[in-house]
Amino acid sequence: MFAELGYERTTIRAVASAAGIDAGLVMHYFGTKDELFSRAAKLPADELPSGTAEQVAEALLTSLARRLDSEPVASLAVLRSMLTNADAADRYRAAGAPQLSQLTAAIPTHDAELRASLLSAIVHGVIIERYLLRLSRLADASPDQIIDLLRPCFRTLATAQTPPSTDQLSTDG
Amino acid sequence: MFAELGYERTTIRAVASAAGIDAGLVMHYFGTKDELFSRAAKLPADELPSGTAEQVAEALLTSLARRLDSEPVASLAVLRSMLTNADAADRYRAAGAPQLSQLTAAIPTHDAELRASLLSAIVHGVIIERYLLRLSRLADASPDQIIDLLRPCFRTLATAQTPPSTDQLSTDG
DNA sequence: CGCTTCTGTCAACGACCGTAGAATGAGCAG
DNA sequence: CTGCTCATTCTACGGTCGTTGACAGAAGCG
Repeated sequence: MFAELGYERTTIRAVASAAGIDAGLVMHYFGTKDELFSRAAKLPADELPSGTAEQVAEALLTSLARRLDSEPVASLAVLRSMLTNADAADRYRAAGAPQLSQLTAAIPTHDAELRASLLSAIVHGVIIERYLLRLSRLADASPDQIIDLLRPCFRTLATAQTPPSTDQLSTDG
Repeated sequence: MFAELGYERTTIRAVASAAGIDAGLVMHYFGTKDELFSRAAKLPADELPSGTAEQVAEALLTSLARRLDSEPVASLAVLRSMLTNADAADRYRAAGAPQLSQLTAAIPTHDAELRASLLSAIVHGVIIERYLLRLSRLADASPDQIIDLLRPCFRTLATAQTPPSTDQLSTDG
């Protein structure tokens, strides 16, 4: 229910009723709505193998593919709630931190941290639109199709390569 | 307040008190909390010029740069609320639709719609992390720095080019 | 059997919510 | 002055929320 409705709109009474029990019983076992959320909502800390930037980018893609195939409901609960619940936001930051530093370590540029943050933003943007907003194109596409399209992005972001030169665009400053 | 707290946690009473007036007065002028939100929250429908895929990608980057410089609070209200409020979600979809179809039209591949959706997901992922979650690296970076890093991504997604060949990664299945 | 512990229900409290409507008062036309 | 309109406040209703604590039965144990 946290994944479906977010923190505020999920009520203890509704949780209890969905479980066929009394609201008091939920309180008895979890003590607090925050604690209930805390136990229901977990973001997986996917470990990235250390290696070259290309390898880490590919690993991130693989991790994304798995999540695009079936993101755990507990993660969706955090994602759904992170914009309106401080605890969920902290959880999101905390779960992203290790992956972020692993990414940063693998990227060989001075702006590695920013590049890593962008990669993380892309991953979560895609997941949010697929699962939470259910934008049709992203919700229907196969994980493989998505990560194949994202692969060049991830490569260039992780390795600091520039894509093949195209016709020069003249843009004013 | 909608941008800061989201729909549910923003109360009419708090809005009124912040304005130094009575809650009844807010009701008198807006009728309903939904109507108040409806009038406060607008997503700008940035028009993209029609043109080649490269040009449209560059225009999307320019639009992103402007939003990274100062995203209007009314947009943040929608973004903050879209995961927990159906109206905000609709608003998000509606505002994205024209840009999405403009992007789709400019991309010369059969999977144009998916590519356009990914571009949109990236844009919103970055904005969310910068403004709503305030991830430090993304919040501190200059818009130019961010769009310079994203440019190759946008190019390859919009033009279907593959980035320069790198050492072959052996990945199974 | 009695006693404790666990599982579970029930009713209620206090807080806060969106909302409604009556009351107040100022400004202005005649 | 009277009367009307509008801005604004006040009070309150009905509802929902998280949470509490009293209570009832079932289960295990001496």
